[in-house]
Amino acid sequence: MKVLTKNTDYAIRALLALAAKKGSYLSAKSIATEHDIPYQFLRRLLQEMIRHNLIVSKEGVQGGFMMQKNPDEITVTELIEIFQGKVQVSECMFRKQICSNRARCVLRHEIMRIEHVVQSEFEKVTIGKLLRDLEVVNQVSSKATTIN
Amino acid sequence: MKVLTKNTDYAIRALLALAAKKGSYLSAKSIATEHDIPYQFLRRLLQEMIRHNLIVSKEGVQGGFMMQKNPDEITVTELIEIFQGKVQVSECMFRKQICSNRARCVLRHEIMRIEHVVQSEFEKVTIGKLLRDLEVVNQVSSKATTIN
DNA sequence: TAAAACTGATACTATATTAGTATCAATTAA
DNA sequence: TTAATTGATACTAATATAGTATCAGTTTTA
Repeated sequence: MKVLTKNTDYAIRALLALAAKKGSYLSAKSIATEHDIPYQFLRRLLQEMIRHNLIVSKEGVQGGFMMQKNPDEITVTELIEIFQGKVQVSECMFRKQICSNRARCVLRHEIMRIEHVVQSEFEKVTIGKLLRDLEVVNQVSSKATTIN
Repeated sequence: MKVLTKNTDYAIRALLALAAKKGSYLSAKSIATEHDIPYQFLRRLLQEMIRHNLIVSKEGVQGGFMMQKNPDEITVTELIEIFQGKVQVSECMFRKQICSNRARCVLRHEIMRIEHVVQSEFEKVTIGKLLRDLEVVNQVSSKATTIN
């Protein structure tokens, strides 16, 4: 069971790249080569993110993509929903058995409870947070390199 | 994004049926018809559950399947792992970027933290618990029927 | 002892999702 | 005017999920 597909994975990486260069345009090509993401695949993901107002683009030479939405307000939940559809544990498992005559079903509630836990956990992780974590790691590793 | 696939969904239903009739054999056919599960599909799932020592079988006339493991010790996590593979958020996303020179990677840790939360939530849900919930619902709905 | 009701094992097909590629038109900076 | 870029969209490939079919072996029971 894989929770994040390549779409989401690549999208997160691309957003981290854009968030790091906030305010300037980065071309799809440069992101693709730097982060090992298949170029045409990435372009589609970027288009999708424009539609969701996460980023903006500029056509032509020196064009590219730029961060639009505040990275701290872009959650992994949102990205999962864009690229993998809304998190759902299962279409009401047990429907026939229990829910047929009763509107509500405790089992379904049990499952939905988990669904919400999962969602809220992913909501805590934003592009902004990931970016800061990333910067910390880079500092640590560059220090370590100096010592070696 | 669907967290439970049909495999797991059907397996849970079949286990609930078997747990409810603890100590006696139920045929694949009867489970399939009663719970609307494709017969041959179900048989494969049952075989798999035998391999994992959740249930046992008896061949021939009056044969079938019987609960083996304590329903309170069968977690949804276990079933997901059997039928959908181990829960993993992503194969180390960002590997190339960060983990290449450092053994550890905070981002990976962030992701793994969520992975563990998800797992532990599903671990709270056992076949035994679901069965008890189910019985409560049945009581409530039969009372309601009487009143009507 | 033979038939019927079962499971064991396994191969097969169909469908959906995920992953990746290709192409051409339009835009823009130099 | 050309080269570097995005916009849009159609296409293929690979993998995972879902479901079907078949035949051999076992056991109860008439």
